[in-house]
Amino acid sequence: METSDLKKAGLKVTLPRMKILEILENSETRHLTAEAIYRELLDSGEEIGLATVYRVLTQFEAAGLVCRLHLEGNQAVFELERGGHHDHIVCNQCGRVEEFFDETIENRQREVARQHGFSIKDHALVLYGDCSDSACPHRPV
Amino acid sequence: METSDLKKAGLKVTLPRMKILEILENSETRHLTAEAIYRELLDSGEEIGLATVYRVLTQFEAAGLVCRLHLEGNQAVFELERGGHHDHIVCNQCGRVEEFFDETIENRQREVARQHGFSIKDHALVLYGDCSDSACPHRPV
DNA sequence: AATAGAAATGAGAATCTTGATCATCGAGCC
DNA sequence: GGCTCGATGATCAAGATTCTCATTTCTATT
Repeated sequence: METSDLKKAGLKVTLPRMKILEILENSETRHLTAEAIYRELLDSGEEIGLATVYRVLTQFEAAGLVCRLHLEGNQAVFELERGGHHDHIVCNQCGRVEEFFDETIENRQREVARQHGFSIKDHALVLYGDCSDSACPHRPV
Repeated sequence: METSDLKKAGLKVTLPRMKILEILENSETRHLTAEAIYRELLDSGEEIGLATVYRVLTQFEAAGLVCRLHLEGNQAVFELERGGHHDHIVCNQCGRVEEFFDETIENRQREVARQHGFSIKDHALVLYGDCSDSACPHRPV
Protein backbone atom coordinates (compact mmCIF):
# COMPACT_ATOMS: atom_id res chain seq x y z
CA MET A 1 0.00 0.00 0.00
CA GLU A 2 1.44 3.30 -1.03
CA THR A 3 0.88 6.87 -0.04
CA SER A 4 -0.03 7.36 -3.68
CA ASP A 5 -3.18 5.37 -3.01
CA LEU A 6 -4.19 7.96 -0.49
CA LYS A 7 -3.48 10.81 -2.86
CA LYS A 8 -5.41 9.10 -5.62
CA ALA A 9 -8.36 8.92 -3.27
CA GLY A 10 -8.12 12.65 -2.69
CA LEU A 11 -6.91 12.15 0.86
CA LYS A 12 -3.98 14.00 2.36
CA VAL A 13 -1.09 11.84 3.46
CA THR A 14 -1.18 12.21 7.22
CA LEU A 15 0.37 10.34 10.07
CA PRO A 16 -2.88 8.81 11.34
CA ARG A 17 -3.78 7.51 7.91
CA MET A 18 -0.37 6.00 7.32
CA LYS A 19 -0.28 4.37 10.73
CA ILE A 20 -3.71 2.87 10.25
CA LEU A 21 -2.75 1.52 6.84
CA GLU A 22 0.38 0.08 8.40
CA ILE A 23 -1.58 -1.74 11.06
CA LEU A 24 -4.01 -3.11 8.51
CA GLU A 25 -1.10 -4.35 6.43
CA ASN A 26 0.87 -5.94 9.21
CA SER A 27 -1.94 -7.46 11.20
CA GLU A 28 -1.94 -11.22 11.61
CA THR A 29 -5.68 -11.56 11.54
CA ARG A 30 -6.37 -9.29 8.54
CA HIS A 31 -9.76 -8.55 10.12
CA LEU A 32 -9.71 -5.83 12.73
CA THR A 33 -12.27 -3.80 14.58
CA ALA A 34 -11.88 -0.05 14.85
CA GLU A 35 -11.24 -0.54 18.56
CA ALA A 36 -8.50 -3.08 17.92
CA ILE A 37 -6.76 -0.68 15.57
CA TYR A 38 -7.14 2.09 18.10
CA ARG A 39 -5.58 -0.04 20.83
CA GLU A 40 -2.66 -0.97 18.61
CA LEU A 41 -2.08 2.69 17.90
CA LEU A 42 -2.06 3.48 21.61
CA ASP A 43 0.25 0.56 22.30
CA SER A 44 2.74 1.81 19.76
CA GLY A 45 2.67 5.21 21.40
CA GLU A 46 0.60 7.06 18.81
CA GLU A 47 -1.80 9.67 20.13
CA ILE A 48 -4.59 9.13 17.69
CA GLY A 49 -8.21 9.53 18.69
CA LEU A 50 -10.82 6.83 18.28
CA ALA A 51 -12.98 9.20 16.27
CA THR A 52 -10.15 9.58 13.80
CA VAL A 53 -9.86 5.84 13.46
CA TYR A 54 -13.54 5.54 12.58
CA ARG A 55 -13.36 8.53 10.28
CA VAL A 56 -10.31 7.26 8.45
CA LEU A 57 -11.69 3.75 8.08
CA THR A 58 -14.90 5.12 6.64
CA GLN A 59 -12.92 7.18 4.16
CA PHE A 60 -10.78 4.19 3.26
CA GLU A 61 -13.91 2.20 2.67
CA ALA A 62 -15.34 4.90 0.41
CA ALA A 63 -12.03 4.98 -1.44
CA GLY A 64 -12.11 1.22 -1.90
CA LEU A 65 -8.95 0.68 0.16
CA VAL A 66 -10.63 -1.41 2.82
CA CYS A 67 -13.92 -3.20 3.18
CA ARG A 68 -16.14 -3.36 6.19
CA LEU A 69 -17.76 -6.59 7.35
CA HIS A 70 -20.57 -7.05 9.79
CA LEU A 71 -20.01 -10.44 11.33
CA GLU A 72 -21.99 -11.67 14.32
CA GLY A 73 -21.22 -9.44 17.21
CA ASN A 74 -21.79 -5.77 17.29
CA GLN A 75 -18.57 -4.34 16.01
CA ALA A 76 -17.76 -4.10 12.34
CA VAL A 77 -14.41 -5.45 11.22
CA PHE A 78 -12.22 -3.94 8.53
CA GLU A 79 -9.86 -5.64 6.13
CA LEU A 80 -7.50 -4.34 3.49
CA GLU A 81 -8.93 -4.62 0.00
CA ARG A 82 -6.28 -6.78 -1.59
CA GLY A 83 -7.26 -9.27 -4.24
CA GLY A 84 -10.83 -9.37 -5.34
CA HIS A 85 -14.11 -10.25 -3.79
CA HIS A 86 -14.39 -13.09 -1.32
CA ASP A 87 -16.67 -14.36 1.42
CA HIS A 88 -15.90 -15.47 4.96
CA ILE A 89 -16.00 -18.40 7.34
CA VAL A 90 -15.92 -17.60 11.03
CA CYS A 91 -15.18 -20.01 13.85
CA ASN A 92 -17.84 -19.79 16.54
CA GLN A 93 -15.32 -20.81 19.15
CA CYS A 94 -12.11 -18.89 18.51
CA GLY A 95 -13.40 -16.17 16.22
CA ARG A 96 -10.87 -16.96 13.51
CA VAL A 97 -11.89 -15.64 10.10
CA GLU A 98 -10.98 -17.34 6.86
CA GLU A 99 -11.71 -16.25 3.35
CA PHE A 100 -13.03 -18.19 0.41
CA PHE A 101 -14.31 -17.67 -3.08
CA ASP A 102 -16.62 -20.13 -4.79
CA GLU A 103 -17.57 -19.56 -8.39
CA THR A 104 -20.55 -21.91 -8.15
CA ILE A 105 -22.06 -19.97 -5.28
CA GLU A 106 -21.47 -16.68 -7.05
CA ASN A 107 -23.21 -17.96 -10.17
CA ARG A 108 -26.16 -19.40 -8.32
CA GLN A 109 -26.62 -16.12 -6.49
CA ARG A 110 -26.91 -14.26 -9.75
CA GLU A 111 -29.31 -16.88 -11.05
CA VAL A 112 -31.49 -16.78 -7.94
CA ALA A 113 -31.62 -12.99 -8.08
CA ARG A 114 -32.61 -13.12 -11.75
CA GLN A 115 -35.40 -15.57 -10.99
CA HIS A 116 -36.77 -13.12 -8.44
CA GLY A 117 -36.56 -10.19 -10.81
CA PHE A 118 -33.67 -8.58 -8.98
CA SER A 119 -30.52 -7.26 -10.55
CA ILE A 120 -28.00 -8.17 -7.92
CA LYS A 121 -25.55 -5.48 -6.85
CA ASP A 122 -23.89 -7.00 -3.85
CA HIS A 123 -24.13 -9.77 -1.34
CA ALA A 124 -23.04 -10.76 2.12
CA LEU A 125 -22.23 -14.37 2.86
CA VAL A 126 -20.75 -15.57 6.11
CA LEU A 127 -20.49 -19.19 7.20
CA TYR A 128 -20.31 -19.96 10.91
CA GLY A 129 -18.91 -23.18 12.29
CA ASP A 130 -16.25 -24.80 14.39
CA CYS A 131 -12.75 -24.83 13.02
CA SER A 132 -10.24 -27.62 13.36
CA ASP A 133 -7.35 -25.43 14.47
CA SER A 134 -5.53 -27.21 17.25
CA ALA A 135 -5.19 -23.88 19.00
CA CYS A 136 -8.93 -23.33 18.83
CA PRO A 137 -10.59 -23.65 22.22
CA HIS A 138 -13.24 -26.04 21.04
CA ARG A 139 -15.81 -26.74 23.70
CA PRO A 140 -16.35 -30.34 22.58
CA VAL A 141 -13.34 -32.25 23.88
CA MET B 1 -48.86 -20.35 16.51
CA GLU B 2 -50.19 -21.63 19.75
CA THR B 3 -49.81 -20.72 23.34
CA SER B 4 -48.52 -24.26 23.73
CA ASP B 5 -45.43 -23.20 21.81
CA LEU B 6 -44.74 -20.69 24.53
CA LYS B 7 -45.23 -23.23 27.26
CA LYS B 8 -43.01 -25.71 25.49
CA ALA B 9 -40.30 -23.08 25.44
CA GLY B 10 -40.66 -22.67 29.19
CA LEU B 11 -42.20 -19.24 28.81
CA LYS B 12 -45.28 -18.10 30.65
CA VAL B 13 -48.23 -17.22 28.50
CA THR B 14 -48.56 -13.49 28.95
CA LEU B 15 -50.38 -10.76 27.12
CA PRO B 16 -47.25 -9.09 25.71
CA ARG B 17 -45.98 -12.38 24.33
CA MET B 18 -49.27 -13.28 22.72
CA LYS B 19 -49.71 -9.85 21.20
CA ILE B 20 -46.22 -9.90 19.77
CA LEU B 21 -46.77 -13.35 18.27
CA GLU B 22 -50.02 -12.09 16.80
CA ILE B 23 -48.32 -9.16 15.11
CA LEU B 24 -45.60 -11.39 13.72
CA GLU B 25 -48.24 -13.72 12.31
CA ASN B 26 -50.45 -11.10 10.75
CA SER B 27 -47.85 -8.75 9.40
CA GLU B 28 -47.78 -8.23 5.65
CA THR B 29 -44.04 -7.91 5.39
CA ARG B 30 -43.04 -10.89 7.56
CA HIS B 31 -39.86 -8.99 8.48
CA LEU B 32 -40.29 -6.51 11.29
CA THR B 33 -37.98 -4.47 13.45
CA ALA B 34 -38.52 -4.37 17.20
CA GLU B 35 -39.50 -0.74 16.80
CA ALA B 36 -42.10 -1.57 14.18
CA ILE B 37 -43.65 -4.17 16.44
CA TYR B 38 -43.60 -1.70 19.29
CA ARG B 39 -45.40 0.92 17.21
CA GLU B 40 -48.04 -1.56 16.15
CA LEU B 41 -48.63 -2.46 19.77
CA LEU B 42 -49.07 1.19 20.67
CA ASP B 43 -51.37 1.73 17.72
CA SER B 44 -53.60 -1.09 18.83
CA GLY B 45 -53.77 0.39 22.30
CA GLU B 46 -51.48 -2.02 24.09
CA GLU B 47 -49.28 -0.53 26.78
CA ILE B 48 -46.23 -2.64 26.25
CA GLY B 49 -42.76 -1.25 26.74
CA LEU B 50 -40.06 -1.31 24.11
CA ALA B 51 -37.76 -3.16 26.49
CA THR B 52 -40.33 -5.92 26.73
CA VAL B 53 -40.53 -6.17 22.97
CA TYR B 54 -36.77 -6.65 22.75
CA ARG B 55 -36.75 -9.06 25.66
CA VAL B 56 -39.57 -11.16 24.26
CA LEU B 57 -38.09 -11.24 20.78
CA THR B 58 -34.77 -12.37 22.17
CA GLN B 59 -36.50 -15.14 24.11
CA PHE B 60 -38.48 -16.15 21.05
CA GLU B 61 -35.26 -16.34 19.12
CA ALA B 62 -33.68 -18.55 21.76
CA ALA B 63 -36.78 -20.74 21.71
CA GLY B 64 -36.60 -21.04 17.93
CA LEU B 65 -39.92 -19.30 17.39
CA VAL B 66 -38.46 -16.41 15.43
CA CYS B 67 -35.19 -15.64 13.77
CA ARG B 68 -33.27 -12.43 13.77
CA LEU B 69 -31.69 -11.01 10.65
CA HIS B 70 -29.09 -8.30 10.40
CA LEU B 71 -29.68 -6.72 7.05
CA GLU B 72 -27.91 -3.54 6.01
CA GLY B 73 -29.03 -0.78 8.27
CA ASN B 74 -28.63 -0.75 11.97
CA GLN B 75 -31.80 -2.37 13.18
CA ALA B 76 -32.27 -6.12 13.28
CA VAL B 77 -35.43 -7.53 11.77
CA PHE B 78 -37.38 -10.48 13.12
CA GLU B 79 -39.45 -13.04 11.29
CA LEU B 80 -41.59 -15.94 12.41
CA GLU B 81 -39.83 -19.26 12.06
CA ARG B 82 -42.30 -21.02 9.80
CA GLY B 83 -41.10 -23.50 7.27
CA GLY B 84 -37.45 -24.26 7.18
CA HIS B 85 -34.28 -22.38 6.51
CA HIS B 86 -34.08 -19.80 3.76
CA ASP B 87 -31.96 -16.85 2.74
CA HIS B 88 -32.93 -13.35 1.68
CA ILE B 89 -32.83 -10.88 -1.18
CA VAL B 90 -33.26 -7.23 -0.28
CA CYS B 91 -34.07 -4.40 -2.66
CA ASN B 92 -31.66 -1.52 -2.19
CA GLN B 93 -34.31 0.92 -3.33
CA CYS B 94 -37.55 -0.04 -1.64
CA GLY B 95 -36.27 -2.31 1.12
CA ARG B 96 -38.53 -5.17 0.12
CA VAL B 97 -37.31 -8.52 1.40
CA GLU B 98 -37.86 -11.76 -0.44
CA GLU B 99 -36.91 -15.24 0.60
CA PHE B 100 -35.25 -17.99 -1.34
CA PHE B 101 -33.73 -21.39 -0.86
CA ASP B 102 -31.16 -22.82 -3.20
CA GLU B 103 -29.97 -26.36 -2.70
CA THR B 104 -26.88 -25.83 -4.82
CA ILE B 105 -25.71 -22.92 -2.68
CA GLU B 106 -26.41 -24.87 0.51
CA ASN B 107 -24.37 -27.80 -0.73
CA ARG B 108 -21.46 -25.70 -1.90
CA GLN B 109 -21.37 -23.96 1.46
CA ARG B 110 -21.00 -27.25 3.25
CA GLU B 111 -18.33 -28.29 0.80
CA VAL B 112 -16.38 -25.05 1.17
CA ALA B 113 -16.55 -25.30 4.95
CA ARG B 114 -15.30 -28.88 4.80
CA GLN B 115 -12.38 -27.86 2.60
CA HIS B 116 -11.40 -25.30 5.21
CA GLY B 117 -11.66 -27.77 8.05
CA PHE B 118 -14.79 -26.20 9.47
CA SER B 119 -17.91 -28.03 10.51
CA ILE B 120 -20.53 -25.54 9.47
CA LYS B 121 -23.25 -24.71 11.98
CA ASP B 122 -24.98 -21.77 10.43
CA HIS B 123 -24.69 -19.18 7.75
CA ALA B 124 -25.94 -15.77 6.77
CA LEU B 125 -26.55 -14.98 3.14
CA VAL B 126 -28.18 -11.81 1.93
CA LEU B 127 -28.29 -10.63 -1.66
CA TYR B 128 -28.70 -6.92 -2.34
CA GLY B 129 -30.01 -5.57 -5.61
CA ASP B 130 -32.71 -3.63 -7.36
CA CYS B 131 -36.08 -5.27 -7.66
CA SER B 132 -38.42 -5.04 -10.60
CA ASP B 133 -41.53 -4.24 -8.61
CA SER B 134 -43.46 -1.54 -10.44
CA ALA B 135 -44.13 0.08 -7.09
CA CYS B 136 -40.46 0.17 -6.29
CA PRO B 137 -39.03 3.69 -6.41
CA HIS B 138 -36.16 2.77 -8.68
CA ARG B 139 -33.75 5.63 -9.14
CA PRO B 140 -32.97 4.70 -12.76
CA VAL B 141 -36.00 5.86 -14.77
C1' DA C 1 -61.14 -18.96 44.64
C1' DA C 2 -57.26 -17.46 47.57
C1' DT C 3 -52.27 -17.47 47.80
C1' DA C 4 -47.37 -18.04 47.60
C1' DG C 5 -43.40 -18.09 44.67
C1' DA C 6 -41.38 -17.27 40.55
C1' DA C 7 -41.23 -15.13 36.52
C1' DA C 8 -42.47 -11.11 33.61
C1' DT C 9 -43.12 -6.33 32.94
C1' DG C 10 -42.42 -1.17 32.47
C1' DA C 11 -39.78 2.89 32.90
C1' DG C 12 -35.80 4.71 32.71
C1' DA C 13 -30.93 4.44 33.09
C1' DA C 14 -26.98 2.44 31.08
C1' DT C 15 -24.07 0.65 27.43
C1' DC C 16 -21.94 0.13 23.22
C1' DT C 17 -20.79 1.46 18.74
C1' DT C 18 -20.48 4.93 15.66
C1' DG C 19 -21.04 9.57 13.72
C1' DA C 20 -21.22 14.83 14.44
C1' DT C 21 -19.31 19.33 16.19
C1' DC C 22 -15.93 22.63 16.55
C1' DA C 23 -11.71 24.72 17.72
C1' DT C 24 -7.00 23.78 16.69
C1' DC C 25 -3.35 21.86 13.84
C1' DG C 26 -0.74 20.42 9.81
C1' DA C 27 -0.17 19.13 4.67
C1' DG C 28 0.37 20.86 0.27
C1' DC C 29 0.99 24.69 -2.79
C1' DC C 30 2.46 29.70 -3.78
C1' DG D 1 7.97 30.88 5.02
C1' DG D 2 3.15 31.63 4.90
C1' DC D 3 -1.71 30.67 3.40
C1' DT D 4 -5.77 27.81 2.84
C1' DC D 5 -8.39 24.08 3.52
C1' DG D 6 -8.66 19.61 4.88
C1' DA D 7 -7.53 16.70 9.04
C1' DT D 8 -7.42 15.86 13.84
C1' DG D 9 -8.81 15.27 18.79
C1' DA D 10 -11.85 15.79 22.46
C1' DT D 11 -16.06 15.76 23.57
C1' DC D 12 -20.68 15.33 22.81
C1' DA D 13 -24.65 13.06 20.57
C1' DA D 14 -27.47 9.55 18.46
C1' DG D 15 -29.40 5.10 17.71
C1' DA D 16 -30.10 0.37 19.05
C1' DT D 17 -30.28 -2.73 22.49
C1' DT D 18 -29.75 -4.40 27.18
C1' DC D 19 -29.88 -3.89 32.22
C1' DT D 20 -31.90 -2.64 36.80
C1' DC D 21 -35.26 -2.88 39.98
C1' DA D 22 -39.59 -2.08 41.92
C1' DT D 23 -44.11 -3.66 40.75
C1' DT D 24 -47.27 -6.74 38.55
C1' DT D 25 -48.99 -11.07 36.81
C1' DC D 26 -48.80 -16.10 35.86
C1' DT D 27 -49.20 -20.77 37.55
C1' DA D 28 -49.32 -24.25 40.52
C1' DT D 29 -51.19 -25.44 44.87
C1' DT D 30 -54.17 -25.27 48.56
